[in-house]
Amino acid sequence: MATPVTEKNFAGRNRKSQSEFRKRQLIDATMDCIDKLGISQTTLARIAERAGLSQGNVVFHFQSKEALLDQTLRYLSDEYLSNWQSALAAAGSNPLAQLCALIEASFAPQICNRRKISVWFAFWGESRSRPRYMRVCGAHDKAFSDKLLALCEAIEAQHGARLQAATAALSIEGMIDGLWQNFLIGPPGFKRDRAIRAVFELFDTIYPNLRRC
Amino acid sequence: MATPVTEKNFAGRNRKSQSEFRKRQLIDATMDCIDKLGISQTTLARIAERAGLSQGNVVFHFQSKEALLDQTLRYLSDEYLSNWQSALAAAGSNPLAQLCALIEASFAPQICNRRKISVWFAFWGESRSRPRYMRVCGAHDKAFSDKLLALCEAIEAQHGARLQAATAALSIEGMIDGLWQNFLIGPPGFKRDRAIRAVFELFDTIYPNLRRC
DNA sequence: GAATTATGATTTAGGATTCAATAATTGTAT
DNA sequence: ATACAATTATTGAATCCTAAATCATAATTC
Repeated sequence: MATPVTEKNFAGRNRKSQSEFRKRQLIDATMDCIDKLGISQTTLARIAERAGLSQGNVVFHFQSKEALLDQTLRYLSDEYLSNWQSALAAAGSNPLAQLCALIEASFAPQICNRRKISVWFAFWGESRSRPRYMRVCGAHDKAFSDKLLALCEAIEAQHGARLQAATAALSIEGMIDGLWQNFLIGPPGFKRDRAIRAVFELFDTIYPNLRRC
Repeated sequence: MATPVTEKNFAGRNRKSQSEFRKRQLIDATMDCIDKLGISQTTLARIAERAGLSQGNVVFHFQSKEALLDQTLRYLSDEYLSNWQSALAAAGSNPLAQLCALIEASFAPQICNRRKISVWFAFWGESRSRPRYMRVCGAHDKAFSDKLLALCEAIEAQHGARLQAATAALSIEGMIDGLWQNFLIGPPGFKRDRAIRAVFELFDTIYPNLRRC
């Protein structure tokens, strides 16, 4: 915190990256606030304070609070998307390996932690009243669901399954989402490893004898 | 709305039930607001307007906005609790029937609809910042989880299972929670029947050949 | 020296809470 | 029953507070 502007500790050196750095910093502070204070008590003053900047500067970079919140959600959403998509790309072309990669990626520490999940829930809670939020959330979710369904269909076609693809996809995705919720409102001791293991046990039940990677 | 006090259209006749009626009415208006406007734009003025009462009257019945929100969450939570507990009581003593009842109850229209789910998410989004919310949410959730686990253990002991009880309970509960989320941010066409069917298909996969009720 | 980045005080709006005044209901004494 | 007091509901305006947005000003980078 309290990062003076004059110091040369920015990402790059030129102004464009300096501005990017500030925006990132403010988005981070916004997530901190939403997590710690809830969206109803997240104010520009508190965001500014947490970022160690002035209130006016926040408006300078984002024009309005509304825009800052939009960008924060977009940041979260992009991070989520690129997380599973890069995991998918790294997994090769085997549907089985891809599905495993997708499951594991869903619980990556970078995206699956109390702080980020708390922010997701805050936005979801507001989504009915703000179509823009809904659109952003809906888009990322649909891409993920579609991919998951395609993989379940491919695996079923190749190896068979105890559950038809549509239901398998629904149950796997549902379980992932439900476990995410556990991190936020479940018992404090709940760990990522436990979650991943549980989903893979479901996986093994749906697709028996397909050794997972 | 705009229900004049003088009319005799209250639940009972005496003041106690009149007061109860008003509180319920205001809690309802609060849920409407949270659903339609989000918790960050839910104000006493708007709640009062929606209920057809004056702003001062809201404070008279609930002392403060904070207390009103508390009571709203408690109302939701109680409704949720009594919903699954009465379904359980109606299902008899057979663990299998009880588990089926629990699953179906989770998607009862009274508690599983976009409006109520939206309000749940709003509170969950604020839960990190308000220990009181967390306690209320946590309590209801724990009772449900515990019961679910106990049932899975009983069924496993009696009939066997493809998934160990702890994981089975986690996956069933996870799937229920995840499907709830679908109603809020998933595709608009998602229906309760589809959700129930999906969970029962998972059920059949975990507990094969146990014809469901 | 011009454009950009930053500040903090000021303005403006809106929202929670308080309050005085009034109406309705209930309780009590006659 | 009837009048009268006490309690409970209800209102709308006043108050106090907080928060977003604006702006004049300054610092910095190029």
